[in-house]
Amino acid sequence: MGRPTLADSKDTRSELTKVALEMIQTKGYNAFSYNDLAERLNIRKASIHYYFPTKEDLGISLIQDRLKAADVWQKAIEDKNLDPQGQLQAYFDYFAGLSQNCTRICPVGALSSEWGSLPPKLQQAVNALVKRHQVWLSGVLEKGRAAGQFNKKGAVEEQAQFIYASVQGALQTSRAQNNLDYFNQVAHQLREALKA
Amino acid sequence: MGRPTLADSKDTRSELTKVALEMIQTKGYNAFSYNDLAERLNIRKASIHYYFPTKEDLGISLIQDRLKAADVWQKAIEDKNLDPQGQLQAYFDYFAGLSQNCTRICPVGALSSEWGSLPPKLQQAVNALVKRHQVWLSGVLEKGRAAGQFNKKGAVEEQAQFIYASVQGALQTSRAQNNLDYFNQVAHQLREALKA
DNA sequence: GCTTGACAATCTACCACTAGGTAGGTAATA
DNA sequence: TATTACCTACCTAGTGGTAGATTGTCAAGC
Repeated sequence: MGRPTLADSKDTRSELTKVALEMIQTKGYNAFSYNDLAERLNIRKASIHYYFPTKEDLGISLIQDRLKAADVWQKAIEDKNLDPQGQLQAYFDYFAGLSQNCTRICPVGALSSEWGSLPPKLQQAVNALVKRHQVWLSGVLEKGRAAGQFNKKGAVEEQAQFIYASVQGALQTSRAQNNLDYFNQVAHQLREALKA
Repeated sequence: MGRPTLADSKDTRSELTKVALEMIQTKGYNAFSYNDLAERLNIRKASIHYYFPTKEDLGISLIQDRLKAADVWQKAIEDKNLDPQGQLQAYFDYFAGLSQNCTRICPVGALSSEWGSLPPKLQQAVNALVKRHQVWLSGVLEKGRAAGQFNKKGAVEEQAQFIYASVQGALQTSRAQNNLDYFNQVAHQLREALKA
């Protein structure tokens, strides 16, 4: 049926990315198929291959989108002129929102857990996104020290790793424990750990 | 070919559990098949159904084994008469060893990440195992306070969650970053956080 | 203004392969 | 002789992926 009839959905490609992302967050990379996506968008699965020739392409494109989204988010945070503590809190809030009542986890955490089954290029993309997060966190910690908000000694890079790992684990475990408070409690512990 | 010929392998069932566990740790629950297991053990896949009628049964049995293993481990630690700090370190060491040079993660973390694709009974089993870990950690923290080793204030249960989440996240991220030190650095941060 | 043709986005129909799972047979052991 | 631990052979339902037709849209040429 030719061109998009223009009324259906604004953008099949971005709808696909959106639904695929959701499925990775809820079920994992290996637990959804092109058929699942097709049914959700009410299209035939061959159409998905038009946008993403292989599932690997889809996965990589999806992660690259997250990279761009991280850029946008970081710039938006910059514009809010929050102090470092506020920026860290914004980071926690972002992940708390992403959790959607313990139904979803971070897509990067999901993919990391299935590491051995991921194609190398997808692994690379995930690796890069993790690094980006940690670099940003390191920057926030650095500024927070200068401002006297984080007094914990030691390499900021290692503290950034600490934050990142804890956030990922907290999202996953809060879902497995079906405990809405779990994530916030871990975030609280992290704040405390960085102060003193 | 009838009975085990008694010379092949000691115990097909436990070999199956062992290999399945390894595959969950390296690739995830949805990324291995009965065929994969069959090839590794050099048997036909129908034979696997003799021991584990469904993949769900296999998963559950596997997690219950981990529960028993946790029991054994905890009792062994008890017998070593370590102080609470030493016990916590033993906990970290256990997971550091399990990582196998950044090739494996905790099977519980792997399953937690694929949560939405797991059958409910398997979810239950995972949930119970997570709880067991956290209860044990809470106990160690309690004793550590009495001994003046952990001076951080707050509910021990929340600190136990903190430790558990961080350990899980650290294992996953260390693999995704291919960084052998990652886990130990996070463990170090945790120790520090609990002291003061 | 109408025709034409290129292109974008979708479709139907298929492929080879793998998934988990079942039925029923067979051989060694206790 | 019953049971245990395997086997061969098969089933159905999917998997990711491909080939090639189809059709709405738009821009250029007449």
